[in-house]
Amino acid sequence: MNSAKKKRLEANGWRVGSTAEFLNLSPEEAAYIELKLALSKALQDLRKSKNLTQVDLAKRIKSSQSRVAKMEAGDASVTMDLMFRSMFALGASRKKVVGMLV
Amino acid sequence: MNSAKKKRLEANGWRVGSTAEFLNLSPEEAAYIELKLALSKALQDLRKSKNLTQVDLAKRIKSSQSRVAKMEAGDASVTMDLMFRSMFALGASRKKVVGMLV
DNA sequence: TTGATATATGTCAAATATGACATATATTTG
DNA sequence: CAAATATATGTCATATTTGACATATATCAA
Repeated sequence: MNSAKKKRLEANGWRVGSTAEFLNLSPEEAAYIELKLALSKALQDLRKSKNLTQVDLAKRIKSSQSRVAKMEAGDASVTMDLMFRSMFALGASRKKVVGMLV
Repeated sequence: MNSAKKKRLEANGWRVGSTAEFLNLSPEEAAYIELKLALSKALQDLRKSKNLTQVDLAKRIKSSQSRVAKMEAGDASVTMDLMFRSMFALGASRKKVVGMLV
């Protein structure tokens, strides 16, 4: 894992043991975090492809702009459930959503 | 949606409006719930393919047998995060996991 | 630049998920 | 069959996630 990715994860509030242990992410922890980051990227791409603002999306899912921003930033405080719901709210099919995670 | 699926969802504690509205699931609600159910099934298949008990899996993820049972039952009280983490803890790759959801 | 619009970041009370536990019910094994 | 093992179901105190809000920082057009 390069230092840019490390910084990105730390900045997003991920706490996977101490910073000292950071480079020793177990494979399963790493796979989970990376899938979540892929999901956040997919959500942002999808929203932009629909030419919607974060406020627009927030309204559709009855949430707030700040939470949408956190989803797209891959913040540790948001669940994948909310991200998947958001993508479906943007009209994506399951095939489309899953396809964006491969 | 057939009556068997309706019963299955209700039994799992899903509350998507009243029972009366049940057949009027919005497409995005339906897509989310069905993806989650697919995930619960995938997790169970994966665990069984490794010949592990729910207790075995619970230990690996530092959870409890009852929570594993709920995950596999597609209970509304468990997050997809925990399910994905579980699958990775079972040694599945991202490609494998995502592939089971197509 | 300035103003308008979009996104990011931090905080909090309320809502929801969590592991743990007890215990019920299947399922398997002898 | 009975005992052993596995899974299901319900509850609870604690932990985490939530929408909402304030406010900071971009981004862009006039």
